[in-house]
Amino acid sequence: MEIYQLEAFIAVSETGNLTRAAQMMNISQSALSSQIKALERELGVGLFIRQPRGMQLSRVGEKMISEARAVVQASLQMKQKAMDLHTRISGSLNIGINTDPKFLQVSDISKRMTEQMPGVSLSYIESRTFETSQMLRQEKIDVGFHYGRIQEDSIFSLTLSMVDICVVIPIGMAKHMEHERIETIATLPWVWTRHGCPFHLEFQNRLRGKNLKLNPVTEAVEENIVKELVKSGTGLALMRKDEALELVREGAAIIWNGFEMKILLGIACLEKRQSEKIISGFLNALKEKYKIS
Amino acid sequence: MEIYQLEAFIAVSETGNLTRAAQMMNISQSALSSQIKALERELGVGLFIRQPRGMQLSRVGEKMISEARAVVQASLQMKQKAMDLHTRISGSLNIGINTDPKFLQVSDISKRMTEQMPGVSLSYIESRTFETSQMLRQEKIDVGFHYGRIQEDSIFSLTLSMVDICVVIPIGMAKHMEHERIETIATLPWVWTRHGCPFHLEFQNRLRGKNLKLNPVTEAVEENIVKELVKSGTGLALMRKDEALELVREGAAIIWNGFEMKILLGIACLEKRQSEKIISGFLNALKEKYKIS
DNA sequence: TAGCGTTACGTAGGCCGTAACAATC
DNA sequence: GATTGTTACGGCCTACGTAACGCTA
Repeated sequence: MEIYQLEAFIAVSETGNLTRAAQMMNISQSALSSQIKALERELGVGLFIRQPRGMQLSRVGEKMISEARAVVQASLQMKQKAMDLHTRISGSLNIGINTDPKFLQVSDISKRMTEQMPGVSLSYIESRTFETSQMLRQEKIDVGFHYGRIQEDSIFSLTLSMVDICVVIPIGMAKHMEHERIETIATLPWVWTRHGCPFHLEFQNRLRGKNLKLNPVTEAVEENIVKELVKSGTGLALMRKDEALELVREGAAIIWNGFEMKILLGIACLEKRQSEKIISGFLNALKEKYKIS
Repeated sequence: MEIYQLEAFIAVSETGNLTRAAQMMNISQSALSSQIKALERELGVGLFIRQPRGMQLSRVGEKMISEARAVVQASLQMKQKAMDLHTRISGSLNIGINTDPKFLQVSDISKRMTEQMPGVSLSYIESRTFETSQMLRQEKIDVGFHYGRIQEDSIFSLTLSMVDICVVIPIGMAKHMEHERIETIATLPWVWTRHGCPFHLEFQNRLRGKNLKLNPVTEAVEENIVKELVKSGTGLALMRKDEALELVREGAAIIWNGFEMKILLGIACLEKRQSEKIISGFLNALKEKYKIS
């Protein structure tokens, strides 16, 4: 028993005529006849009385038609629900943020979204770049900020801007280091991260070109911790330039002149889910903010 | 979107595991995977999050699962209803009667049925033998008494007994007629029926063998009318022997000795519907009454 | 490596449409 | 003869199972 058979059942019961019902459903009379016959056979009851005039509901058929309608009705509701989940603009959106909320200007994003899609409630969830694609797939987040490119086919990503990255040297190690060659810099103690932070991946790529290896001393995952460790003179570190300049202003560190890097800031979502109204609305809001076509 | 896909959706959501769900449903993992994929594609939403552990409902899936359950639930109810209409012993039964209710002992039948199937309400509807099969097909009656054999494939019939039929001669025409030859009898005025009454069909068959034709004078459909017409001396008639004997007792007619005929009394229903509980129960009650194996 | 879901591919069942058929009015 | 539903038959789609694959822990 399948839904298409029940739809056939209903259509024939309404027209009382196999030919016209078949036209309505854009199939042949023959096919429709088979569908009805198969349904009757499976249920073990005669649904129609075949008369020269056409098909008339049997008494059993009259009792079954409401049940059939209930099934088809429920299936239509299910389809409708699926449509709603696509197109509705009320609901929630989990946003993965990979860095300082202040830097991402989260409050500005919230403001734009509450203007454009008032029904949507936003949640911000911490998501390191290397976790982003996994969290998207697991639907722990619906969209996620990230550094660098994401190569996976199943994930769509929009480039928002380029971020300057630089090397900071704690003030205690800074004497004459500002213009030092990289070979020396590499041997100094570094504050590092274990896992695929894009800053470090990219930096390592550049070092590998010169056959150099860093000397990591301390590991830290969170940016604020890195910042504190630099302040305390533990070691050199990679850092967004705006953060580095803060440290410079505080007199806690200097920026090494021998290195410059730009890394892209992007927003990602599942390829499949690009078309969902809430997600596409969010992406559009970011496009406006970052002035992307 | 079909019911088997929704059943797959539910099964996978419950096990959280495609392999086990496939085993439960006795299909291959591959087939089940395709079913889910097709459903997701048609609805345009991702129902599951594919994890190394297995299949976990997505947030959209969680919202859809109740709708899917509603559809499957409704379909099960429909199947159940079909079963009920087969097996239930409460409901109504329309019984076609082709002759005198007293002769059929309708009251005795009613008694047996109310004992054996208390929930069934019986309706008796007049149905001439020649109308019986049409009325069965149109479900105006569910079972019908009839004379003679019914040759149609779609109709099942049970022989109940053999009924004696004879020719009655009104007392006014009866002088020396009791032992008259058929050639003379045929020329007398007859009370006749226009349409296929099995008595007359069978009688005509016999006459045809002798190349004789009757002389019909008056037409009547209803047996009681025939009886009255015989009483009033209008003409000869075919009649059940028990009725004829009544007329003889009243001194209103005599029975012609030159003819004897037995015709079967049967009960018919649609071949398809033999297995329905109410109908088979009714047939069994009649089998007991008429002592048929 | 073990367990999971996905993909590839050949097969087979069944659903479809055309057309001939049967039945009724 | 017109209109109805049924049956026969051939084509094609698609759902299926087997098996190889990719992924993650």
